[in-house]
Amino acid sequence: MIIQLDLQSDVPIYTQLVNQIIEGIASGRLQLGEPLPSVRSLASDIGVNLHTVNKAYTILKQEGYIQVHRQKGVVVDPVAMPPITPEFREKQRRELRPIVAEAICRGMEKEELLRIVEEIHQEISRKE
Amino acid sequence: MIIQLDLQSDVPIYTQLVNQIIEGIASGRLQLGEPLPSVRSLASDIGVNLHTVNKAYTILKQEGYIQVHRQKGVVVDPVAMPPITPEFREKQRRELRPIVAEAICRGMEKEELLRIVEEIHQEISRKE
Amino acid sequence: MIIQLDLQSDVPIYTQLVNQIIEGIASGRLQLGEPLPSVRSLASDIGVNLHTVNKAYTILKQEGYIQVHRQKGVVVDPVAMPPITPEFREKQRRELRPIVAEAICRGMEKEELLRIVEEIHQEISRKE
Amino acid sequence: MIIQLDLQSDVPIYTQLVNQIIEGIASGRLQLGEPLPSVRSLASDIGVNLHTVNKAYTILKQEGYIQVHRQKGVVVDPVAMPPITPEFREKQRRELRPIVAEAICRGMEKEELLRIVEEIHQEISRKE
DNA sequence: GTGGTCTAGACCACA
DNA sequence: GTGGTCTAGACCACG
Repeated sequence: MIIQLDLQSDVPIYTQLVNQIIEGIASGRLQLGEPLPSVRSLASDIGVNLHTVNKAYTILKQEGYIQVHRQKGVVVDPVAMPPITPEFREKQRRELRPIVAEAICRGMEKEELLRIVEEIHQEISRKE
Repeated sequence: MIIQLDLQSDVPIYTQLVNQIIEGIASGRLQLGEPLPSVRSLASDIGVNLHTVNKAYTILKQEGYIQVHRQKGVVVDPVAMPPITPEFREKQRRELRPIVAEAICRGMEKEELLRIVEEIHQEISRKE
Repeated sequence: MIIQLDLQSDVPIYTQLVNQIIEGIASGRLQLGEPLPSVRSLASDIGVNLHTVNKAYTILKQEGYIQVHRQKGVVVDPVAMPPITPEFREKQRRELRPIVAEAICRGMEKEELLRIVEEIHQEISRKE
Repeated sequence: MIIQLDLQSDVPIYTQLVNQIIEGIASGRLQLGEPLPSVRSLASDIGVNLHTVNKAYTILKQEGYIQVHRQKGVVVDPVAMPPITPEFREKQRRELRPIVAEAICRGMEKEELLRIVEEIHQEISRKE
């Protein structure tokens, strides 16, 4: 799996990593149970520090996306993804809210906004 | 207009301020040309540092939402909101992407996601 | 509040820190809403690295014991402690189980074990 | 005797092994003097590394739970279990302390905690 | 001055 | 060789 980082971005590297791995799972490029590269190898591959990758993995583990298996190393959770909890819905709305507000301000029609969300959804889904 | 801050949030206060003012404009509670409180008074009203309010206003000015006059004070841009530029579209997609990916991972149907976006859109729009 | 670390212990320093702060809260020496020392000052006080303290605070934050307030710094959660969730009960049993088993093996009577737990409970509670 | 391992747990496998064997003795499923499987066979049975089983057995031997004979193989100590030493009491208190503290923090009544310990005690004891 | 992030380098426990 | 822990030192965002 290819990781694309923007080192200039104000989004922390570990967050970019988390997002890309989640997108990898969403797109099906990373299957349930599939092994992920070790902290060290991924770190050297993408040219960041070991601890940065470690932090990303730690977050993914806590949120229930991956497991750290004592024998197989790091793997995508083989059973299932984290469920849609009330906390998740809240977080999702909190994140979407300013995006929607900004779109409204700039005069973007609701239909266009929905179309964009749908487009992104398909972009991610069709990447197999 | 009422500002609701979450001081425990990992979202910086100035960003929360920016978001809430943008939502205020989106909802119509803040009209084009309408005056905003001065840096000093807003800061004391909501109990945050002068710098924090200043930073929020500066960002809003740079993005074209408000104007800062030496004499008239701070007002919502009287003419128009910033347009939908290619840069805006890019930023918007960049922000939406991880949200959509996470929704897919957790098994949220595309229709439900779209419905949520639509709900948020209406929540913001119908506010007075 | 006095922190006692055992640098020779196989228990990680950040875990010892977490435990001692939790005990501080349990004993009432740390009140709800009370401020904790900054990462840096605590680190230099007890002679460990800043990151070690940071990790302890991060865990306490995630578990709901403390809050990182953008203005007041780090404080004990002013509202309440984390509740007794099913996950907590499970974890608690998982931790108690080997301790109880070992006590049985060595011939400790159930009554004595219960008395020891009760003693520890009072030791912690009466420290005000 | 059935061994249940959790390979995702943060508890080392050898520790899980030690705990389960001790619980086996505590429950009476493993009698004094009863033979245990060889390192090799146990390792292949439960699918872990030889070193892991070896480490578990070594610890159990050091603590006085089992004996390792060149010819007879591994057996539960035929004479007696290790006694209640001051060191054991200290270790036990050290382990119980953070568990009790956490229970207090979360508002668990002392009676409930004692009841849980008692329950676990009976769960282990009544197993055959 | 605070916490957050990142890097570099080291040692250890684990399997 | 893996992840886990700890240290040291640095820069930045925030208020």
